[in-house]
Amino acid sequence: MAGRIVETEAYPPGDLAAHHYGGRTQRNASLFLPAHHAYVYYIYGSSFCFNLSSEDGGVGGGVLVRALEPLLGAELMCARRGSVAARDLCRGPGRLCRALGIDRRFDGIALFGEAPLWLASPDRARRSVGTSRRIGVSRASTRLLRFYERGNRFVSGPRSLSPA
DNA sequence: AAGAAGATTCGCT
DNA sequence: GCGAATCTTCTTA
Repeated sequence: MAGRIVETEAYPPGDLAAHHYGGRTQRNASLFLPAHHAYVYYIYGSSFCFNLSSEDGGVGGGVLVRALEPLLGAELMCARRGSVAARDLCRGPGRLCRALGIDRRFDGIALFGEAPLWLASPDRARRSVGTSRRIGVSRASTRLLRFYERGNRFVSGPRSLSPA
């Protein structure tokens, strides 16, 4: 399976809303790995969320992947997700993990090495990227740290600038 | 050992 | 749009 990342949220060093704020614990240890390792956590008794570590080793920081545009293996994603619209397969952080079969077993793996999960070379196409507040976050809620491709139908939440 | 909060999703109105 | 479901992890006693 493959998908293009079309929506993310940043949780940089020192961010009050981040899981790494307050220091390293058993759960968030992967956020302190060097950039491009996986941090996967379970939330609300129902969903996994997939993040990339983003800083140097020992420094807490990460990026939540909130939505993918499915590129390959949509049939397998459907098999995992059940009967949902194609548009909803990977629209949302928990949904994309369900579609790809990502769970805590993936926590801590390097995303630049061999399978089972990795990042491909960057897509250098010119695209319009919008920003907004992060979704579902109560602390540091005014920071504009959500990034999404404008107009892309696979984005969860707002897909363009809100009026006023 | 117990309690509270949480980077969500789904179904119903 | 609103609220319940559901359980892991961390904090406090």
